[in-house]
Amino acid sequence: MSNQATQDAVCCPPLAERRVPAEAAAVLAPAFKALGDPVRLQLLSMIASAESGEICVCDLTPAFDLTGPTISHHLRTLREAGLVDAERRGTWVYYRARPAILGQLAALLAVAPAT
Amino acid sequence: MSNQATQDAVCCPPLAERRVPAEAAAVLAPAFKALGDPVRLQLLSMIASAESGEICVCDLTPAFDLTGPTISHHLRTLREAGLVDAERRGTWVYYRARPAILGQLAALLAVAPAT
DNA sequence: ACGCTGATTAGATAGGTGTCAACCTAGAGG
DNA sequence: CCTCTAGGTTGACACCTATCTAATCAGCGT
Repeated sequence: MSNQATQDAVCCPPLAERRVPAEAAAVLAPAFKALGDPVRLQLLSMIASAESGEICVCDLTPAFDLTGPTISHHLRTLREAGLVDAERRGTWVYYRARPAILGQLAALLAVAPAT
Repeated sequence: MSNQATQDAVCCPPLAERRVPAEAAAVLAPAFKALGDPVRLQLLSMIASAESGEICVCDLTPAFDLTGPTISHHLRTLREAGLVDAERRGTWVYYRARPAILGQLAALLAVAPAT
């Protein structure tokens, strides 16, 4: 819930370069946790790869054999992990990715530093 | 348990470039899930950043306020996710990271494709 | 104001997860 | 063979989570 704020502060020392301190781990783990579900991984991918940079929930829901509320729940998890943003426009709600955080996570996992 | 095998097959189309198919998501999500715990994130970091490329469990356990079995359980999770390898040498057990998988996950999250 | 459609929230439930204490296994060394 | 130490396994417990149905909220058109 308050992750979204805190996360931006932590930054990108590759995990294999020096030990991730407990505080950073506590902040970063929830983001990975949010990615740790196949449905959410696909949702995030659909959102992040949307041509216009955003995608309507109404385009996400029918892509799964799950009920609306369940998709909504997963989207909320992604939101609370700070991975996506939602905006209501009229009847529909649009989601867009937060590339900064994705980049941070990628940097954390990077095996060969960008030297 | 059989992840370790399957994972090597899947590869690295950045999540934001094209939609991650359900099958790939099902294979990759468990790896992220394994990273979704602060203790495991730190464990992996300690293992991956070990100078000699490997580290003894006896050096990992005292770094946390957790019992041996709990650390053992987390290490097993990391092992089953294919993120680390364990080898017993005499009395001690050494863990080392599997950089290939880390790289794969990093590539998946990469926001700007390596074009 | 009413009803329709899209999306979220609430409540319920089955199954998963983190942790510990207790126990077991594998080597090393007498 | 016995014992000591390092790790792992088991079983139990509290908590969290993925999913559903039912109810609720938010706009749009009549």
